[in-house]
Amino acid sequence: MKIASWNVNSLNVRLPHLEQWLRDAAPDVVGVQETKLEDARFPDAVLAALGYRTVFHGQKTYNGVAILAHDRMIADVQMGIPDFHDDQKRVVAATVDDVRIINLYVVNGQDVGTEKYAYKLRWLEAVHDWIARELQAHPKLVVLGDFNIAPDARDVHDPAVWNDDHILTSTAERAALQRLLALGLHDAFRLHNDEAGVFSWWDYRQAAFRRGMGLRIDLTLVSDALKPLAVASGIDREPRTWERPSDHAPAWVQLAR
DNA sequence: ATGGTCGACCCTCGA
Repeated sequence: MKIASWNVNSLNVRLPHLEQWLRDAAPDVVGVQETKLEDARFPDAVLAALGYRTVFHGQKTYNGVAILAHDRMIADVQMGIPDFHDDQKRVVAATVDDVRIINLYVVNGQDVGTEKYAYKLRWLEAVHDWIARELQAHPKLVVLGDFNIAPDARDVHDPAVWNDDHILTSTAERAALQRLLALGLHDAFRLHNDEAGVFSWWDYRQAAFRRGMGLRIDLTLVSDALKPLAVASGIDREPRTWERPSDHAPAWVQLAR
C-alpha cells in the first residue's frame, strides 16, 4: 500500500499534473493539500475515472484538503480537528482498509512572533491532543501532509538561514513536531534515508529549485504499529520539473501488506 | 536591494 502526500497549490491549475502523477506513481492513497476549491467544484468525477474515490474538505482561494483512495472504500471521514473551531479547511481524516489516514495542511505561520505564528502553535497543540486520542482508537495510523516544519538541519539547504529563529525551523515549531512524534509516530523518510539535502519544497522565487534551495517540509508519519511494515519511502522530485509546477513535490511511504 | 514568483482575484494578500 503506497501512501503519499502532495501539496498541489491549487487543484484547479494542477489537476493535469495530479492525473499524470497518479498514472506514473500509482499510489493507493494520496493526501492532497491546498486544493483552493469549494467542495462543489472538486473534480471527483475526473479522479473517479482513474479509479480513485475521494473525500474533500475545501474552501475558495485558501487551504483545502482531500484524500484519494484507489479501488478502496473510504470510511469514518472526519473534517477538521474535533472540538477545535477553525474556519480554515486544513484537516481531513478517514479510514482506508484498516489504516487510519490523517491529512494535515499545517498553518504556515508567516514569521516568528506574528499572530499567524501564534495560531500555528495553538493549532499544532490541538492536533497533538487529537492525534493522541486517534492513536488509542486506531493503532495503525498514518499522519501525512504539508507540515510547514523542517525537522532538522539535514532538511534545509542553508542551516544558517533556516535557524532556530526562522519560520518553518524555529525552536517552538520543531518542538511541536517532536511532541507529535513522541506520541509514537515516526518520520517514514528517515527510516530509510539519513542523507541531508533531500527536499520536498522549493520557493518559486530566486530560481530556488534550479539552485537546490529547498526544504523537506512534506512528511509521512507512521505509527509504532505500522513502522515494521514501512518498507520504502521517498520524495518524487519529477513533478517539480514539469511545466507550471506546484512548489511542492510528492512524499510517499510504502507499507508492506 | 527587505525584492525575487506564483495563485486567486480585482489590487493586494498569502505562501
